[in-house]
Amino acid sequence: MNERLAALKRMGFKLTPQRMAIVGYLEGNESHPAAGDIHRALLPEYPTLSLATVYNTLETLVGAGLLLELSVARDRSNYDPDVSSHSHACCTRCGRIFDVRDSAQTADAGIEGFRVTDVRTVYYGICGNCGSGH
Amino acid sequence: MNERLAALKRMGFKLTPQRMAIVGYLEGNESHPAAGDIHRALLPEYPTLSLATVYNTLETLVGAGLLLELSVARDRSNYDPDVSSHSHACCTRCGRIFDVRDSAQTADAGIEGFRVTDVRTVYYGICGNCGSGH
DNA sequence: TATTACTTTATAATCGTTCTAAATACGGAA
DNA sequence: TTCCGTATTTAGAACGATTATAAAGTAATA
Ligand SMILES: [Mn+2]
Ligand SMILES: [Mn+2]
Ligand SMILES: [Zn+2]
Ligand SMILES: [Zn+2]
Repeated sequence: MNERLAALKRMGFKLTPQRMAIVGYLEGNESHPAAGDIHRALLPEYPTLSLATVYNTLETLVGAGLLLELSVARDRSNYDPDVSSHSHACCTRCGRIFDVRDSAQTADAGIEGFRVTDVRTVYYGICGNCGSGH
Repeated sequence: MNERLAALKRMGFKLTPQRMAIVGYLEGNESHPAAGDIHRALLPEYPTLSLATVYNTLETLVGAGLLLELSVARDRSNYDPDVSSHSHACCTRCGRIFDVRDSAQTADAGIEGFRVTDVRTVYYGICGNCGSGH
């Protein structure tokens, strides 16, 4: 069984078809989809899948530490099944989000009276597809 | 005259009372306010100030390079009149955003086929106010 | 198979942001 | 100083993402 599903089951969550579909869609997905992307992708096979269920499942997964929520785009959250430490590059023209495996700065930057739990770095710029003709 | 206002004038923008008020409010402001914060703060003195005008002015200032738009919070943009290179720490409990003067990583991380124009790092965690009793 | 708490669903509500079109007023020209 | 053209402001509607609601459905246990 899928690792993430097993973890959900272990935590007492029910394994519904909707959750299995969403987790299956996320498995190995490197596109950093938004909630709407996931819903749109699964709708053909699950015509009654509610957008609320997508949001609920994503919230459950994030809460369980099985999924990362990214604040890279100004207007929506993107989700990342790769919970290992890495950064992202976001193309300001097409909006695509790419993985960047840099020397993860786990250093807490020594901020006075602030307990760092997470460091997020985003590189904004123009991706190969968008910058070719310029 | 205010440096930012002078720059706006130089670029051919009209110096309206609304723009002067908004620029004045931002001057030296280290709280990283959102559009709604700015509108709320100025409304008592400018009762007819439209939220649309706040958004329009912020867009103008960002476009002119006189203001930074931050994607730190999940659900809103925050604005920073300090356009010098620095990072931010965001308290996940109270939402406050603090400046972090770290060794600015202008390194473009050498991402294959990606032209980096901006690097943004955010430290998420618990601030002094929120973490005292724990 | 019966039970029940958890889950899903459709829908409405909320919230930040953007759009629209009419009214206003800045700032250069006369 | 007044006039004018156009940039700007305004109120309100529209929009898109997300969250809340309450009724209906179902996974998991005994
Ligand atoms: Mn990633
Ligand atoms: Mn700052
Ligand atoms: Zn691109
Ligand atoms: Zn705090």
